[in-house]
Amino acid sequence: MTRTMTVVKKSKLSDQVFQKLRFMVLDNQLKVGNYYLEQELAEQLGSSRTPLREAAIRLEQEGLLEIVPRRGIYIKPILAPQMAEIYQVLSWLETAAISIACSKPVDPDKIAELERVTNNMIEALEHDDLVAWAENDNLFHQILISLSQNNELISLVNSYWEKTNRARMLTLRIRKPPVQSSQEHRSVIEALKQGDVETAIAINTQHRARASGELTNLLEAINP
Amino acid sequence: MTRTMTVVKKSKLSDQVFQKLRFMVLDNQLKVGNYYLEQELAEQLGSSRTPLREAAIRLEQEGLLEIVPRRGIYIKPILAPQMAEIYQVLSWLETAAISIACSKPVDPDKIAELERVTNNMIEALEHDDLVAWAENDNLFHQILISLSQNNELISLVNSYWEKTNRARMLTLRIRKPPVQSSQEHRSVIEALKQGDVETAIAINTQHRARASGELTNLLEAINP
DNA sequence: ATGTATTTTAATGTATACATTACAAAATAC
DNA sequence: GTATTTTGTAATGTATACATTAAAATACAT
Repeated sequence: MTRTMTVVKKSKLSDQVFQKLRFMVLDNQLKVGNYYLEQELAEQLGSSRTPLREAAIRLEQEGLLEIVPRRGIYIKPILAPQMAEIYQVLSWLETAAISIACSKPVDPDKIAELERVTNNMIEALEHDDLVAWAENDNLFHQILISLSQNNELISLVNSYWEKTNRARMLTLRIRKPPVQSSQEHRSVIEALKQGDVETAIAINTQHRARASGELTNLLEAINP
Repeated sequence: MTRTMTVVKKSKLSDQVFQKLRFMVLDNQLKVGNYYLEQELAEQLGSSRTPLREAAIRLEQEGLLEIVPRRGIYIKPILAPQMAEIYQVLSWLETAAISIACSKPVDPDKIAELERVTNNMIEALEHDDLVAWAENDNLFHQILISLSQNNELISLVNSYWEKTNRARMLTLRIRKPPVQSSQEHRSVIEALKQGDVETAIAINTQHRARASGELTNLLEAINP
């Protein structure tokens, strides 16, 4: 007989440390441009240096920080020019996904989902719920990419989206919610329905370019 | 006075282990689908488990292997469908790079470089020097991408190129050298010169699609 | 003989101890 | 007082010891 019991989470400590440390960087608890000692971070996160080190190595590969030989763990700044490049790459990847999506008949269920989250965005804006707005914006682009049915592309886009997320979190309070976004999403959906690749791509590219411009301006204002 | 002395490389052991281990995977010394114990690998590479572990974590993120809790380090196979996806992404990224490159006047020096390495490829083929051929093929695409002047894109393409490299190394002996490649490169150069974006993209896409097709067929033949 | 419970074992995950070394401060020479 | 050498120290990099645990092996009962 199988005993039913509470399944206690037993993820590796190094994984927990990884997620916590990651959040601390994204949440700007660890200040950009600063150095932090392994020992201190380890204690702060309730682990020894080993799991902390393993987490830091992963985050270094993600580009969030740098392990500098005798100075500590360096929190890398998000420079405006780099963020612009990242947005450009993101925009191209989405363009590719849209092209693929339009080359075959688009799944009506997916279209419905896109419409649903767009409505959610509008509603969220009306209630001044920025977090809900951001979540649905995120969802919209995830669904859009999933249309490509290329898993490699999907995870790649996700990783780039995360990179921009950091900048968005930094500037969430500063920037005014882009009311245009929902309308742009509507247009993309419309173009998808009619298989109008060119238009869908054009709108999305424009959408990204505007978002990129706004963010990089804010970043330049924040950084020296 | 500064004494001049032989500068001995003092890279971290974990870095050396990383590179060695990486090469062992790419070179198929560690067989795909097999599990290897940390202890054994560490001894084999002349280090303790700690540096080996750090190296393995990095390679896990690169997607070459997987650290499986109580079984060992698993060398991930390259599955044909995944490789097809990777090639598709690579192709799109190059398409993006070419678009950008063509949107501004192309640096004549770069064009000259492209022509040089293409000639090198032809010459290498005449001497049956597959390694030199592969090196120059690599160079061609590197230069092509560098035209985009987007560093994020450049490093991204490089990482994808490396992923395909693994499959190429596996199949280098089997496949016949694609004599068409040089001609395709020539056509891309010609299109670039005339700022003919559409043609340049079309040829490159076709080029990649063919390479992808050949490789995935071979991979399917090798794997179960 | 088969299925269940218990013990053993072997491998990872984590903590810690030790070695190494870049940087800085102090000391000495001029 | 400045420059150079020496020494000290603090932090990482590496090795190792220990804890944990999933799976295999064994024992046992039915």
